[in-house]
Amino acid sequence: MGYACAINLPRQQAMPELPEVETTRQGLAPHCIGRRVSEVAVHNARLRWPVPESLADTLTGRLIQRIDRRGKYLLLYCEHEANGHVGVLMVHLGMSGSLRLVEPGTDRKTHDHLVFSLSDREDDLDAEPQWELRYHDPRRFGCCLWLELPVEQHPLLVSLGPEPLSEAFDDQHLFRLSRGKSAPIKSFLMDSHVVVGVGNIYANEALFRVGIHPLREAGGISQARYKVLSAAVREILAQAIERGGTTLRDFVNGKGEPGYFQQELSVYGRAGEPCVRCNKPLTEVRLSARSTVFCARCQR
DNA sequence: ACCCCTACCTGCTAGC
DNA sequence: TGCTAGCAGGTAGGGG
Repeated sequence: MGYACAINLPRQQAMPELPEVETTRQGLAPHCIGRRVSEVAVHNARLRWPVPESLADTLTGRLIQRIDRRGKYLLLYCEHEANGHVGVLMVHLGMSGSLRLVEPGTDRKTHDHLVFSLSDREDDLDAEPQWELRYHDPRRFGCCLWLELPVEQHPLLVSLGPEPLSEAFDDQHLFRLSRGKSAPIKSFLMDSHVVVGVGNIYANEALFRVGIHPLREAGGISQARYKVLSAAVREILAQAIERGGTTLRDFVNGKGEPGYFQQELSVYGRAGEPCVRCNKPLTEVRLSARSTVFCARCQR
């Protein structure tokens, strides 16, 4: 049997990978859609980019229409009730961010930087909120911005690669984009212009699963190997979403474990420990200052 | 054009 | 016990 490797990870903030962001989207949607933002409190605007000073004015009174995800960006479509104008609240959770729904009046924790009070759409603006949506982010690597439609034209979104769970992400895409590239396959896989949402954990795991050495040149990998690799990325992410969704279903006041804690990690966080396949101690190298763990025997 | 490095930031841990 | 240095990493943007 495999290892339950979550216990080997250092005790630190859970990194929001794509499965966590998708789980957040799915958890928030049923409680937020159709509600009105009755109040916005910005306690600390100094995120990766400053929270716009006008955010509270812009957002207050709007109805949340729907919540989308693009890569690790959450997109909350918000309609102005009076004039029908639709804009988008774009949230990134960075390294340590989270969005939680809590009951109004709940003590605000350290690093709860933004508080959105949500009320029923029938209520007037002075009515008691039903929920508070709180943005929490100790390291403040995340962001919270206001976008005008169409959001695809926004500089942060315009050059993103395909979604890893979409049909556009396949062997042909990876093979074509990689030709002539000398960058290591792991760097290539983590490049958001190539595919969005593949962070360090899943890049390590996917490469181990398909037996590709993380330092191998992306441009020298065959289309056949890219077929296996794209399938592995898709499967691992889908499984993490499924498992994360199970524990995070109750998102209100929720404190679930992120998807990768529910998943057996074969290499990430296991440097020096035996390979789950061949028992050889796993190797760790730095690649662009990122921990890169692999089996020097199984991955070629 | 491509690739690599840096900056941003705080919490945790190891080592003194 | 208390301090500090080192490490963790998503992402955009700059330098080579």
